[in-house]
Amino acid sequence: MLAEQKIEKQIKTILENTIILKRRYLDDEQLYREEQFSVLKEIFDVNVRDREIKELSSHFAPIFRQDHPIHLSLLGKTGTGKTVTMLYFLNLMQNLCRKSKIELRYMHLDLSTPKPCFRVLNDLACFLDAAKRYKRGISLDELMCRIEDKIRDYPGYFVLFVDEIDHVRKDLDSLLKFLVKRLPQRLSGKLVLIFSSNKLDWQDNIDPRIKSFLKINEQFFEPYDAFDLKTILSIRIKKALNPKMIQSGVLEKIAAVSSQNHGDARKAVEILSKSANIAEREGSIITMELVDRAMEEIERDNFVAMIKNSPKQLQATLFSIISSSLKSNRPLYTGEAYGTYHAFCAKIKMRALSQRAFSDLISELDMYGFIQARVLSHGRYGRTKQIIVNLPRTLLEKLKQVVLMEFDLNPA
DNA sequence: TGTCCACAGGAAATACGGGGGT
DNA sequence: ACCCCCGTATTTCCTGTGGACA
Repeated sequence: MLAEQKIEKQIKTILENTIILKRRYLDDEQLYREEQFSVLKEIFDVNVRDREIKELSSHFAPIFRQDHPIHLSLLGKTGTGKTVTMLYFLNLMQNLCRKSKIELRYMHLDLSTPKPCFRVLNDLACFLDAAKRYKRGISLDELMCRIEDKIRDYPGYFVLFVDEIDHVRKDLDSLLKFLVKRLPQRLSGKLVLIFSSNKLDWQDNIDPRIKSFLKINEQFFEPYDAFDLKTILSIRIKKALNPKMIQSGVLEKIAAVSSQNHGDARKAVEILSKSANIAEREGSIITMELVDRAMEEIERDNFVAMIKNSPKQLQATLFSIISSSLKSNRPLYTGEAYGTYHAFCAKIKMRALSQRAFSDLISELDMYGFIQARVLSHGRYGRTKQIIVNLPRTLLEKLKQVVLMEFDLNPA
């Protein structure tokens, strides 16, 4: 056989056995806006999130009567499609408005990482080209004025979509006061605010004076059920994968597990993506068993990535807790843990924090799910947090290793 | 019934760093 | 060069507390 033909044949078999055809379609962040919208269009075309879209439409209908829709609050857990649905909807709205010669602009403020009020305003100003990125050193008022100047003369509807509003770490009140009370008064156009949050009670801690001003509609996003997830996943499979390489039932399994655990579409796609990666690496097709492994691997990677990106003090805290809990095999208490932490700090020549601060670090680790900590009273033997480490031993060892590497130490 | 342990966790103070305005 | 402003991290100080024990 000629070399040319051989190569041709080899390439052909490789292509036939490839699992991932278009990797980009497994990760939203690698898609262009248009591609994202085209995926969304397919999803929404088959009646997923139908109810929500309908309600959004009726909420925004007043625009076509030159009326002013009131503000909107999107509620629902992460991965239930608040952001994508809203963006998709706003995009459609803009097209519709263009046809009807109505001026409409929208802007998406993404707070998926927590930010203080200052950052939020700064980001907004950047979007509007009203200011450059400051780290600090400029007053809040100055930022607000610049923002106002930029949009004061805009005649149409200005829709501001503040995503994950509860992530405003400090001074949510000032931000809302600006958005709700001050900004609308100084604009010639009409301002429509949209907030999204996964906390149902995000409005509870607002200053009542602002709250009374804030006329707001609520829109719930239920977690996806297995059926929805199945359609969402199958669209991704169609776009990205070679269907011959997927064992039957895999799709159903991912959908079922995801709907039970969280109803989070993003995570479901992530599981699919990870499974495909493992399968490709091992030259097998995607099987049920691979899905299980993918889920474990995702969880492990999450923990490792989380601790890698954490401050040194948190890493040291985790290390101390893991070490002493691996040794003793019984619950740990704050005092003891602080002791080992103190010793560890001495060893790596890092300044140890006060116990007060250490206690907060423990709570933080609990929030991230590394440990379980709860206050427990032992009567006259005091009240303290009980710390339980409840992760697989292999993962704990891995985490220890990671921390040591962060501190440039050999596992000795 | 009161005591008292070993902390929890809130509030305010302090330290620090870095950028803008002048 | 200087001062002021702001955000973050941490400390200091503090009051609160469930329940075993005497």
